[in-house]
Amino acid sequence: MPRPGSDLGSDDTGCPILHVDMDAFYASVELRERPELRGVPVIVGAPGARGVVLSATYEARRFGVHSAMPMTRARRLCPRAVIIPPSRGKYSEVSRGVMEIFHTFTPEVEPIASDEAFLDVGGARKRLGPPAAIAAMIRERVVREHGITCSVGVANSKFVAKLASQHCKPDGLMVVPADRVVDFLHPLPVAALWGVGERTEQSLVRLGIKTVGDLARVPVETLQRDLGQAIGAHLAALAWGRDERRVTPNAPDKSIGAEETFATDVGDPVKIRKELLRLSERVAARLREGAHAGRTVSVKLRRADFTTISRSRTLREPTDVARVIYTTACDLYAAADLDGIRLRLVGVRVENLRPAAEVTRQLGLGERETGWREAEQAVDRATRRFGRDAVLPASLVRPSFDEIDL
DNA sequence: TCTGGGGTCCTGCAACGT
DNA sequence: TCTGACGTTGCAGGACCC
Repeated sequence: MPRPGSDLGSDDTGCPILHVDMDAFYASVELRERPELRGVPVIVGAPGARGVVLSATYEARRFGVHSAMPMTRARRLCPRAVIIPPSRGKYSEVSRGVMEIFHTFTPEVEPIASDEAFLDVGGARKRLGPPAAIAAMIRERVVREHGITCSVGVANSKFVAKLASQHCKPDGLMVVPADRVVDFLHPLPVAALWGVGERTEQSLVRLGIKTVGDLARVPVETLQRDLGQAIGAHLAALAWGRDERRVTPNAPDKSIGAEETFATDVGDPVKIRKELLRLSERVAARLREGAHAGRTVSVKLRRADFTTISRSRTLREPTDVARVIYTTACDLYAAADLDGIRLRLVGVRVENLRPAAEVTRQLGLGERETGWREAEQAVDRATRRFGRDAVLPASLVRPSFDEIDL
């Protein structure tokens, strides 16, 4: 059956950008090991009361299930769906393998999630052929080597390539010729645009804007007045297919964080600080693993009613030390004056990242040196050798002293 | 209906230095 | 010395993405 938009033709001249997107990634990975579930609605998501859908097969989507939907709702919509708890390690492994395939075609690969990436194949044309042919080869190799399908959009910009891959899902390939971009874009609903979520869509609908074509006809000043300078200008450009963003491999990390939703809301400050410690340890380990240090520590605190506050503090020196992150996080929690308020989520994030090597050089000039950094690096070595829980702060070892009934 | 966890980016405001 | 304009930085909140 021809897909909508398939009458655009297949001229890929001037279309060096590919957007490759795995189809129902987590669910597809699970189905490789459980082929008996093919054709059955399958949902990947944490089975607990507070989980959301991470991925759903197209059979489940037919019942209205989609990712990010609360699991309770998904189960109600599709009671006979098979629920599979996520195993992230497995997905990372497949993701690495798929990204390696992309790199055999071009070094210009920009991963944007574990299951999708932009590729600029402009430089590979002589060696491998036109972009659409490269896209077909990539699709064939992903299926052959990993047993999952993907969809590929081919266009002259990132944003149109991305829309094209969404348009031809699942297991499709779509070229949007450079001279047909506007024909492709204008009939689409405005929510299809990258950057238009629920709120912005509501604002646009209030202005009588339903399609990308409607948006294109609105003066940019009007959009900027109603949506803000940056977003207004950005959407006005996208509506005419103008997107100058290049494919940028190796974009540096800007922040690293960790957060956790409690199984039930927690009001006890001792338990909350213990969680802050666990999260600080996790964040610091990831900072050191990536050779990063960061200057700004922020905490996120979500109350039982889902209202969220964040507090941050910028330190004099960048850090990758859990002890420093933890004490700052505790100060911020104390300053937020939430003692006894029940929280459903706490998070710790470190921003303003820079290479750790710069920081250690600065410390080497004789500034303060606490010894925590060396201690935590020793823990990193033990963890690499003996596993994740080999060494833990005493307060995180269960049962902790204050929980033992003496 | 009842909302995870990892991020990026934008906006508005206040404080501060020049 | 005081004051206003302006740019920068820090902070908080929120929208959005996968």
